[in-house]
Parts: sequence; C-alpha cells; structure tokens
Amino acid sequence: MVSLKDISARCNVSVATVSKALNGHKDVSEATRERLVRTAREMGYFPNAQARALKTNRTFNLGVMFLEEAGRGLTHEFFAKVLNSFKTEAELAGYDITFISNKDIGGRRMSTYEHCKYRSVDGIVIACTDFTTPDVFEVINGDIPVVTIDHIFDCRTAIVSNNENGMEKLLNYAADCGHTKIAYIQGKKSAVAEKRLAGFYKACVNRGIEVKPEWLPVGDYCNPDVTYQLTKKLLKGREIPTCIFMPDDYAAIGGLNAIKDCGLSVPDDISAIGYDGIAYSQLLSPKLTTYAQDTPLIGATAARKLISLIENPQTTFTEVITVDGQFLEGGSVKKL
Amino acid sequence: MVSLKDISARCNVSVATVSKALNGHKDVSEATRERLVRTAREMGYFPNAQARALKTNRTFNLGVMFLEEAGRGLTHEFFAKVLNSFKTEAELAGYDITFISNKDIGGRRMSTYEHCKYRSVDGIVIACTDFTTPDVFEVINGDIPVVTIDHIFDCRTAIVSNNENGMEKLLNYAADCGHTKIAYIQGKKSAVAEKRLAGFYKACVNRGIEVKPEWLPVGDYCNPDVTYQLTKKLLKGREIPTCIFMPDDYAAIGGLNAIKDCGLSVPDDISAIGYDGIAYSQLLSPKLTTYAQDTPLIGATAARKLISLIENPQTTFTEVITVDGQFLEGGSVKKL
DNA sequence: CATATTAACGGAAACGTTTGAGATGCACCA
DNA sequence: TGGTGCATCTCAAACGTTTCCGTTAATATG
Repeated sequence: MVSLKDISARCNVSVATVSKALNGHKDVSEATRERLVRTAREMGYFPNAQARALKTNRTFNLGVMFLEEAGRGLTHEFFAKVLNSFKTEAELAGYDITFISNKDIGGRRMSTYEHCKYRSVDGIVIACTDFTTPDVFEVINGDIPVVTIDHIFDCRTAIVSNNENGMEKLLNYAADCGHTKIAYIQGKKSAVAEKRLAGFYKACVNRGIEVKPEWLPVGDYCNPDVTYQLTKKLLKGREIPTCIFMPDDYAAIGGLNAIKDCGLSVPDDISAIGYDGIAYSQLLSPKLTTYAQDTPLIGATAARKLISLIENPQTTFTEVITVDGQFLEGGSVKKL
Repeated sequence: MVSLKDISARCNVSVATVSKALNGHKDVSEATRERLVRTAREMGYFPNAQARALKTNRTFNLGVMFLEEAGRGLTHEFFAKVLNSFKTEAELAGYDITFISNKDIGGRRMSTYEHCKYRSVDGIVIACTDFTTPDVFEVINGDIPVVTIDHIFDCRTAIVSNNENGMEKLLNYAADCGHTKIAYIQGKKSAVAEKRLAGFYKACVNRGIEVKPEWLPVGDYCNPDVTYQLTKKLLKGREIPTCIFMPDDYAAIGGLNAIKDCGLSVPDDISAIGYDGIAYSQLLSPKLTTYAQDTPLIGATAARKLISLIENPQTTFTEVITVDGQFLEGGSVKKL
C-alpha cells in the first residue's frame, strides 16, 4: 500500500505537506497541491483508515445496533428495508456500516456500548424490537451520537414512522366503506403498539364508532400463528366483526388463513386490513389493504440526521422526526 | 479510554510487558500476568482496535460484498438469512462485519477491492446475483482471503447450496406423485440456474420423463410478474403440464396468481413447486411444496471457512463445500 | 531601509499498539 | 569462578496519519 511517505519521497516535499495538500488545508500553494493530488492519484494512494482514525478519533464508521428477540434479524422486512436505505445514504456520505452487539473479546464480555468504543464508531443507529434492555440504555446514556428508530428517548433524536396517522387513515377508510363493527388484533406492547392504538381510538371517536374491548385482543407482530388463533376466536364470538385489523401484513397471513379455515372469504364475508405494505401483501389476491411505512425515507433520514449530529456537534438538539407512510388500497375491504 | 500506558503506570511495569501479558506471550511470569490481567479488567481496559490494526494489519473485520442488481439488497430473503448466520458465526469468533462496495472517498472513485484495502478487512465474503462484474474479479484476484457463496471460482473456496440435488429431489417427488407432464420456469442465466437445470434434466432422464423445450421457459428469480406471464403462457398452450416448477417461492406467488386467474386451482387442476422454503411459502394454503436451502448452515460455514483461511494461511487450498437443503412437502402437488 | 506580515513548507511529537533486540538477574554446570 | 542458558522484563522503533509550532523567504508597511 502506498503511503504519504511514498508520495512525499517522489515529490520531494515533507509528509506533512502531502497530508495537508490532500486534506485541503490552506497553507500549501495551489501549484504543489495540484502536483501532489495528481501523483497521489497516479500512485493509487488511499489513506490508511486506521492510522487516520488513531489520530483523529474519526472512523467514518457507523454502528448499527439491531437487536431482535425472535432472532429473525435481517429477515425482518421492515428492519431490512430501513437498514438498506440507511446503508445507501451513509455510503453516499462516505460512511461505512458495522454491526454492533454485545460480544466476547479477549475472554471478557463486552457490552454493546463498549463494543462501540472498541471500534470507535462515529455514531450509532438503534433499531430494536425491545428498547428496554440495559444494553440500549447504556448506549443511550453514552457520549456517542445516536439516532433511534421507532422509539423516542427524550435526550436523543428519533426517527419514527407515523403510526398514529397510519392507523387513522386505515380506520377512516374502513369507516368510509361503511364498517362499524371493527376488531383490531394489536401487536405486542411497545411504543409502536401504543401509538397505533392511540390512532385507532382517536379515529374511532371521530367517526362515532364504538370500540368493544373484546375486539381488541393483544397478539404479536410478525406472528401468523398467534394471529391465526386470535382471528379464529373473533370469528367464533357471539357477535362477529365485519372488518379485522391485523397486527401487520406478515401476521395477516395467519389471520387470512383463519378466515378461510372458518369457511369464510375475504372480502365478501370478512374484511381484512394489514400494516406495513410488505411485498407479499400486494401479491395476494385480493391485495391486502394496508399502510406502507416509508422505509426508504426512514432509513435515509436516520442516516442523514446521524451524520449531521456527528459533523455538527453544536447543533446537537434532540429532535423527533415523524415520517409519513402511504395508504395502499387493496381489495380486502368490502364496501358495505 | 484507558490504554496500556495507564495499566503500566498503575502496575509499575513497562507498556511492553502489559501488552505481552494481555496477549498471552510466554516471556512474562505467571504472577505478573495475573496481576496485569486483573487490573486491566478492573480498569475496564479494551484494546484500541485501530492502533492494533495499524501495527498488525489485522482488523478482525470481515467485508461483506453484497451486490444485488434489483436493489433489493437485504430484502432478498436468501441473502438476508445467509448474512444473518454469517454474522452470528463471525461474531462468535470475535470478528465484526462491514459492508463493502464501490464508493467515493475523497472525491475519487474507489473500487470494492480498494475499499477493502482502505478498511483493511481481514477477509471477504461475496454473495451476489451477478458474479461477472469487474468489481468481483478484482476482489477474486486480490490477495485478501475470500469465500464465495453460490458461485465457484477455481482459485477460491466456495460455499454452494446443493442446487442440483435439490432439483432432483423435487422432480423425484413430482414423479412419485405420478406427474409426467412437467414444466419448469427457469431463473435467469447464472451458475445457480445451470446447476438447477442440470439436476432437473438428470432426474428427468432417470425417471424416463420427456422434457419439452417449450416447457422450459426462462424467467427470472424473485420476479412474480414475469412468472405470472410465463405461467399464463404455459396454461394457454396446446398441451398443458400437470405440474409447474417455479423459479423460487417468491416468484411462485405470481405463478399461483396466474393459475387462479385462469380459473384453475392448486393442486386440483395444476400442481406447483417452489424453491427456497421461505417463510411465506409455508403460510400459504395449501403450503407450497418446495426445497429449503439450509441458509443458516451456508452462512455459518462461510464464516468458519473464511476465518480459517485468515488464521491458517498455510492451509489455503481451494475448496468447494456443498450444503444440502431439505425437501418440504406441502400440499401444492396432487397425487395422480 | 527596517520591521511586520504573510505564504509556504518542514520538523517532530503524538495517537495506542506490537515486537524484536537487548538488559538484568539467577541458577546451573564444568 | 566464570561462562552458559534461561526466565523475565525494558527499550525503542515502527505502523501511517494529523497537527502544532517553527523556519524561511518574500512581500507589504511605516
């Protein structure tokens, strides 16, 4: 690998001058800087990332904290999409992405935060299903720039999908279609679940729709099995709803199977609504009516904000950025 | 951050001794090593990754080259799963994962290989849809340890899913069910596609099944739309097959929709077979009969092999490791 | 013309490690 | 006793940068 020293030798200047020239400092003449930049290019020079990091404490590396209890990890479509656009945006700005977790190093257990310190990441993005772990708190309370996705800590900037608005839009659509007997299989208790429920309630009140407690069972996200069971239970009740909101599109598959297994069909007998707008939901027939979270925008915004926090420490004020999604009308809701 | 110097000061020994003690060198007495290790732990010491890398040229970082033309990136379930287990296994061995691509740095375009050099990754795993790009060749011909997934270069070790065997198993099953009129919508031309076709042919010959050229259209992987069109075309033919092999489970959704749109049903009128065993395929009703690639094993093997190449350069002989998958019997194939 | 200012560059320390070569003390053997 | 070998530890250079400070020469200022 060609180093600054090689360039300095070839051009008869000091190493310091080469460094300054390549980094755009002012105290080097335009003539020599042009000459140095040119030969650096000719010789195929690239800075040594670790040497630079050692001096500057800047690695141009972003840590991704990505804890997912089910172990599905990258397989989780929402996370995968967000991460994908995060990565793209970060790379555009010259940053690389490294996965961060708690792990063993040299026989000693290292917490996630220690891992970040060890790797000297410039910033951290946290996207978890569970934000209540000690590992998360340690990172949140640390001194490395952080953005969180879909969870708000009051001292940190957060990018959140507009869950409240999403549910409102979906419920308004159902109401527009004439539905009043609406059930909602909730996701597991979390900040996201609360927001969605809030949006659901709010819209119900606005539209004068009565919310039955027994029509608000708590299930789990991304869990078709649980959703299958809960859907069946709803369909066996004394009074059955005409429209069922599923926890999300993936879980909805279970719900749809339950409806089918009860000898009913979507949307003629029962209307179904999902959440997420994952690819599959639009390949079903009928297409699932759902709300597509703007994952590309969420990821890109997270990256931009994080980098901004890193590069302009003075503007470090906490901020909550809400990203709207898009209503997707499928054919899974019957117009009464 | 506490450094070696801090420990050496506290314990009245030289920095060198601390370094050697912590790294398990032999020329330090058991007594002092124990003392040093203990105070290092007490003081919360972690080695500085970049300083160490600067000296040793070892970063304990693995580069992931992950080129996917459709831009689906991590969303591609096969890749996501493989990457997930790769990551887990690598972290177990103390390695971290960094995404590698071609990008701009300091105004100059950097190839993927240059990127690897810049970050000084210890090894690279390549998982692409297209192995014919210059970027891939440059990495393959470089001097950094490499393993490839699902593609074989003769100078590098490769982890490949047993595509030939998978297709054989599927075709044998179809034949066992009594099917003789079998169509196969192929994936896009690639090493993987060739292997699968080879397995298909081989099994057909074994079972005495005639292969009609018009029943072997070339479609694309993960493309429900194309598969939809090709399936329709097959169903409109003069003679129609009783069983259709789809490029993969994801594409199969398109095929299944086409069958439905033609007023036919699976498996009563047409049998369908997928490939991959992705989660959705087992949530459909009927479940899709398919072949699940052992993605956890593929990823873990890739990580282990790569690390072995890094840590034992003497054993650097090229190797091709074939990973078998598992046949999944669903309900999408009718027994004639 | 003397002095202050400025532009352009070099010297050298520092970042936190690793590592080979040397230094020290001690036991051992002839 | 003097050398040899060994165990244990220290010295110091090196990895490739960045950056503060100093130096030089040229130019501007009074």
